Amino acid sequence: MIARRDVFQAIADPTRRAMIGLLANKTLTINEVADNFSMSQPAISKHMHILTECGLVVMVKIGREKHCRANLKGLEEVTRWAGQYLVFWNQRLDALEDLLNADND
Amino acid sequence: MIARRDVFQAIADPTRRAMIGLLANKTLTINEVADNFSMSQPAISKHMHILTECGLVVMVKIGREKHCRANLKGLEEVTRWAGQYLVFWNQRLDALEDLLNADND
DNA sequence: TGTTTGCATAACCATTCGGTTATGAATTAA
DNA sequence: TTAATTCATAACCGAATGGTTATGCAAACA
Repeated sequence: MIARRDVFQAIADPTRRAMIGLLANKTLTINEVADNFSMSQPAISKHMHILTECGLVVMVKIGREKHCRANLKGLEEVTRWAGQYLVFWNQRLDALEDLLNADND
Repeated sequence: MIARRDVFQAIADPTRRAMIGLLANKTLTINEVADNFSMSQPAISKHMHILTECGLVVMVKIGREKHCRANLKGLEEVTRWAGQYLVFWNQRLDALEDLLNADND
């Protein structure tokens, strides 16, 4: 599965983040997804297409319906990237706290 | 500190992610940041401005120099958002694995 | 004091983005 | 077989994005 789209760019849009939230624990058709947003069906289709391009959503065509489910393993890249800096950052905060505590002793 | 810019949108650009990597453990001036990229100084300034708008970078003016340091606490929002789904996702994978193991018994 | 340095701002440009309406193809229902 | 449903695609639009060059201002240096 080759991600033709940067996952960071895919989740930059709040509508697409909401779509991921919707599909996290259930499979919905395109129309069912669209019911949750106040925008046209083609706009929904475009957003969903972008989510499939980076692998966060997988679509299975059944008859004339397209069933969409999330494939959230791709979010690991995001947590890994942000997480490394966050760990580092909290260590620095811890070090500062230690320093302050040492001063109090 | 009010974030006037969505942090997800700020980190969508790979150049800005690289800038965060640069500034994670050291303070650099705008020019020192610019030395690490092959684009014009105004382009660098714009990117850095966007990073300050969402609070991921703080700048202190000293004389004619502008010293930039990262403030990575804002990445918590990212890890929290992606993390919730990832935990959920791994639980589903674990459940699947348990199911497969049960079949093998 | 004149000149260089560090950075921002303005003006511009091409491309992408996020939306729309109109339409068409395929599948299902009547 | 005709009509309705599901979705994609095309064409279009305004605004935002990511870059450029030119320029100006303030601070530091000679």
